[in-house]
Amino acid sequence: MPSPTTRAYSRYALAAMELLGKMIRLGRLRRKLTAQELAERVGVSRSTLQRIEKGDPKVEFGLMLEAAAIVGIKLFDEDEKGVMTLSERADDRIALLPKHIYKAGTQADDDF
Amino acid sequence: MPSPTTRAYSRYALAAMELLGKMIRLGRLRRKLTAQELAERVGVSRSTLQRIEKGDPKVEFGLMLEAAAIVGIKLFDEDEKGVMTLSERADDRIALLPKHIYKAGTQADDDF
DNA sequence: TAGATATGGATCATATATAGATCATTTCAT
DNA sequence: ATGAAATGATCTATATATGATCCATATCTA
Repeated sequence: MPSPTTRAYSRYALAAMELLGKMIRLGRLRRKLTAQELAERVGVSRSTLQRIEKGDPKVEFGLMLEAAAIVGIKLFDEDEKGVMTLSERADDRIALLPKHIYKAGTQADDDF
Repeated sequence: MPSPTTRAYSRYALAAMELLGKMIRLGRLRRKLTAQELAERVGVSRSTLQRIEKGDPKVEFGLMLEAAAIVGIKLFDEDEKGVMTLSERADDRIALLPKHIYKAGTQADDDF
């Protein structure tokens, strides 16, 4: 659809986004950083940082994580090495599964 | 700068983004969902889902979380209620800190 | 082994996020 | 108290993500 995309986000996703925004703001205040200062470190404008701290679903994924990282928030509760280890493990698990999903004869796509 | 924004992401942020992408793909395969199918559920095109599973920093934050939620990945290891509780706690903590950060006389912005 | 299906990658038009600016309000230091 | 500084909110132009499409390759089923 080339029409004005109105997105629907689940409540869970919205809550999680809002939480991460708040955590970023909290981290900024604890580090005594001005909105302007953090924005500069992240490499965005102050207005974008405002959206980040609000948990706006439409901000770049990378900007959220970058801002979070700068104020010391670690997704997955892991440091860089830990994240890379998890990444490798994910690769291993993916390798064990079929590369393609076939729905030829199947009509229902169960969640089980 | 109105010039073509070349962004710089920290290695940690990049690793975390890639990991989340892989987790989403893993979740999709486990649930035996076609890329097309998951894309439809998320409400995006297949090409965008490809970016999501690659952990492309430039995809919408909301799309990453929505896709993750659909395949059963819970950020913060919390359900919706847990996330909202954490959100309230974040509010409380923010309320305890000064609302503005002042850098009047200060020249250095320490991280301690 | 075939044939069908899923996936990877690339391109282009278009809807949209972002930067930048402005103004009002709040909050802190002195 | 008063002023200076930070923040909240809103608007516009522009850079850019997304949807759609196409083609090539990989991979599963029968």
